[in-house]
Amino acid sequence: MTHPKNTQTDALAQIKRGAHELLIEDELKQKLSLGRPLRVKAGFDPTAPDLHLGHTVLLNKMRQLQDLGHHALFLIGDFTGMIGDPSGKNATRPPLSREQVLTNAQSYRDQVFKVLDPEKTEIVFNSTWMDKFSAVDLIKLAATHTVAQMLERDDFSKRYKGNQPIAIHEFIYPLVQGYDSVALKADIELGGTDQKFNLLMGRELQKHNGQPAQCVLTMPLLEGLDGVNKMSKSLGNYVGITDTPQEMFGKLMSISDELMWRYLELLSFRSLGEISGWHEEVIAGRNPRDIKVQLAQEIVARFHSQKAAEAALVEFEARFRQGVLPDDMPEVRVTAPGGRIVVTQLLKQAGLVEGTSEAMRMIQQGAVKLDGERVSDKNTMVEAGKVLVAQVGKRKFARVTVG
RNA sequence: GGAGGGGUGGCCGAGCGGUUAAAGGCAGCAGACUGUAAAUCUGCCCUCUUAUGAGUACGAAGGUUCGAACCCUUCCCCCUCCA
Repeated sequence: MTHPKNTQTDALAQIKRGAHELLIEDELKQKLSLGRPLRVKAGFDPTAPDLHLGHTVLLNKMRQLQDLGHHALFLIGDFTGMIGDPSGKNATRPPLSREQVLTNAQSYRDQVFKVLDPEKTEIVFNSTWMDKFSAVDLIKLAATHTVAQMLERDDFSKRYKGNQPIAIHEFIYPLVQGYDSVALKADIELGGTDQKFNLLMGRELQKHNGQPAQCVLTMPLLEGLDGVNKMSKSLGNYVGITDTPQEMFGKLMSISDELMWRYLELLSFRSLGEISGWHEEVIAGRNPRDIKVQLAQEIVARFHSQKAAEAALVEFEARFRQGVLPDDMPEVRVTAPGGRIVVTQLLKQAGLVEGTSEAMRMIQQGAVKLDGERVSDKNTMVEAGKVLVAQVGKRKFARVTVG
């Protein structure tokens, strides 16, 4: 982690590094000169406490602010979670129970403190103040903005122009998120670039309530493993921070060369100078894979340990360069009712394929191996009592006991 | 409230009475080639305890037909314009 420098200019430069946009720079300078820890707000969804590297872009920045002496407000949007950030896809969601919210919050703690400093982090829930909101309060809040203003939001305007439905309650989301800044007296709010509208809403509402407006710092959205869509769990293109060292390493090694630079920029703590040096080396002929190894190791070390990172590399090389089987494959037991079992069912029971149909397809395509032997006949039987290594494709393995 | 348009497989999008499990594209998966990269080529791509078989499927429910995603009725949902 970076160490705080005392001069304000340095602080500002650090804050801006990697950021997409800072609004308004002069205001931030002023806030920094107040000489007190600033209240740094960032909001998170109450569901899906499975953080991935995409989220850490923001968390890294938060941590950096903490290292500069500021106070982090980790906001869990359990009230706004009922609405779901407008995207057209998620309609109103059922409220989570108090217990679920607390469970999820704990899960956040477990994950987030791998990056954030617990001493300088306050976890807050927006239901704390929103549950006390009356219908009148809500109408007053809604009265602060016009439909035309709402339609300025990129997402809304796109849907409006594209004849896609926009539900009225979706307008409430940005309003409440903005109000959260009022409730928290936030000095600065962090968010993804897609959050700009909501973040600015916070400024508006703070001014409306006689508070100094928060500064807004947007961070770029990290592309997922596909290099195209933003990293998200639902798209399956993510690296979870609770992934095993092997998974993490493997996923990072599979990204495209182009994407690797992006990841280095947003996820690595290495200096920009070092990264651009690598870039030149690659142009001069160095194999980009070597750089990717550096990246993968740094990330694994951050969320696991240096040792785990080294082990992941060793295994990776063994597995893919020398074709050695992984030594951490899941052990599964499969039942053979008639004393023997067909491969298709074996694979299905072992969880290596989704269903019988997929098993058949995989066999047909030559993707299935039992103890290293390619299986070409889908009617191949395996006797009970056997223990063997089943493999589907290059990445799925299991040590199967037929019982 | 009135008029019109529309709801097809993960997404986009053809089909408008019978070789339609449903063209084509995208995404995805597998194989080859590699650096588990990209690009490229090939194949797969609803499900099923074992498949030249069965069952589901074109917003929902009924109906007309030997036969419907395609025709009719009702309902649900979305969009546009008018009020």
